Amino acid sequence: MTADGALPMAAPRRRPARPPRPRAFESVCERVRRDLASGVLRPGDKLPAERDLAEHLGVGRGAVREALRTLETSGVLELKTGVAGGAFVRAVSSRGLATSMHDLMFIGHTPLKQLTEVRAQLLGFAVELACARGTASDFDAIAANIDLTEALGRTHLSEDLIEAINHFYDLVAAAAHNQILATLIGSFAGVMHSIQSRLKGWIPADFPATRRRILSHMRARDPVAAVAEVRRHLEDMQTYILSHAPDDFRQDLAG
Amino acid sequence: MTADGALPMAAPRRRPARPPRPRAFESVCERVRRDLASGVLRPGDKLPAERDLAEHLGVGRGAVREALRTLETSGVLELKTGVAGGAFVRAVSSRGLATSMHDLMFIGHTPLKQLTEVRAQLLGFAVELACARGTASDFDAIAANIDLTEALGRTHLSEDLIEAINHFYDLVAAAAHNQILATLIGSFAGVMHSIQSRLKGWIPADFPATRRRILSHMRARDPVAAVAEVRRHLEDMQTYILSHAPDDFRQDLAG
DNA sequence: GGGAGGGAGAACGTCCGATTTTTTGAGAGG
DNA sequence: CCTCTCAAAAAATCGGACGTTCTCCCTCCC
Repeated sequence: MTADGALPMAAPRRRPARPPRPRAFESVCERVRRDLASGVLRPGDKLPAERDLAEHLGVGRGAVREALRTLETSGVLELKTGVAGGAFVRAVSSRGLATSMHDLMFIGHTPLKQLTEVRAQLLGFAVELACARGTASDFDAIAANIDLTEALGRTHLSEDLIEAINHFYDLVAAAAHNQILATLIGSFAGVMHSIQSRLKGWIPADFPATRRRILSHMRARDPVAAVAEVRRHLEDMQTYILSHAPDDFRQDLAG
Repeated sequence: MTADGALPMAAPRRRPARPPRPRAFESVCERVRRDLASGVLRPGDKLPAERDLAEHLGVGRGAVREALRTLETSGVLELKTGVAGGAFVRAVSSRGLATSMHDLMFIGHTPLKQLTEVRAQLLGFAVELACARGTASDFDAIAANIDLTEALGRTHLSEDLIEAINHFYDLVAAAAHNQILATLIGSFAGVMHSIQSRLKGWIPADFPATRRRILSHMRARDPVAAVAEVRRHLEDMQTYILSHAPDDFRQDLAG
């Protein structure tokens, strides 16, 4: 087809093409995604039961199950068991992005430095946008999160604390009012959680203070100062992580 | 949750905990991911056959199939059919990230403006890094891509042309020598491809010229000029897309 | 002796029926 | 009115059977 001029033949299988395999479960996935994109299905809606879906689409239950399972891991659906269970359409989330990011770091053995670089850039951009677009309630939510982090950090070292620490970035991203950016930043949380869980000591005491400075810069609509503070914050965190990681883990993070 | 103090009890089941459900297929997924992260499994390796894996792990074949399927859609594995087929470990790719990004745009109905904002930021950062780290061969590859784009664009309007156009960004990202950044930028390609495929007219003739300017700025190690040019490039592209999209599609892209 | 064609085998892809688990909700009982 | 128990709905899982799609090897013909 693209082989015009020159050689009349000699390139019979340039591209064996992909069409030879429209697998059953893929057609189911595509069908669901189409209905989702076109608005036939909306967040909160419940899909028919497995067996009904299988019969309606003319495929086996196994194919339907594989399709629903992949859509679940992609964060598109939520599968509940029990009498009121079924496949429900989820609101958009960073779930699929998060697992991919996790794989990229821990299966791809990407150095922490590269992650920090990108995080600093995206979070810097987020605070820049937040300086321009953030509302009072956005900033209040961030302030409340910092207070919570400080309170949790005073008493003990819990899972909730780690959650709160990482949720800070989600709130900053929300203040930027850009869903793509928020989802990307949200996808980093799982990676950071995994890293933090493997550290020997935690947590730097000056976290709340630094974050309050960032917040005040945002409230003052001072992007330059806010961005600089965020970048320094992330650099410090990277240094802290590398110095508190077990030897084998540090080696992995260093690349 | 914010209700501390006050009631000493009354919250016996604050969190029924999540452990009650380590689903079979999830344990299989986790097992594979662990072996991958620890280096027991490496790219190119072949996993045991479905049935062997099922017997070895003490689960049914359905569970194994669902696990392998989700790992395939995440881009971790590649499933081949035939006698020499099986589940093979893939090199890290942007596959999983790309589908998530696609869902985020078309299922989440995110405005194109938000995507452009983030793309401009990330690509701007990429050219900035490329100015500092790019090698001669990196830049030569970009130059070759621009030449290819121009050649393809002169003759006809093909799928190959769209591929080449989007591959430009992958090459720029590669020149930045940051895998996280490269994978993120790569994940945008599928979205852009879907958008471009639905446009009525294509393509702006000044593409190659603009890109050559970006390249020369990078070769001159001039980040400021390169970043400015890239941002303008993406802004122009967004304007072009919005003005050449069918009405219903434009409405979707505009949010 | 060498290359082309065909068949066997291995592995995934698909489907089906049965059984187990989980969860909810309603009804019996206190 | 509250609680505990039980039944039903639906997913989760399992195991087997059958089809499909490859690769490899062996044979046959040149």
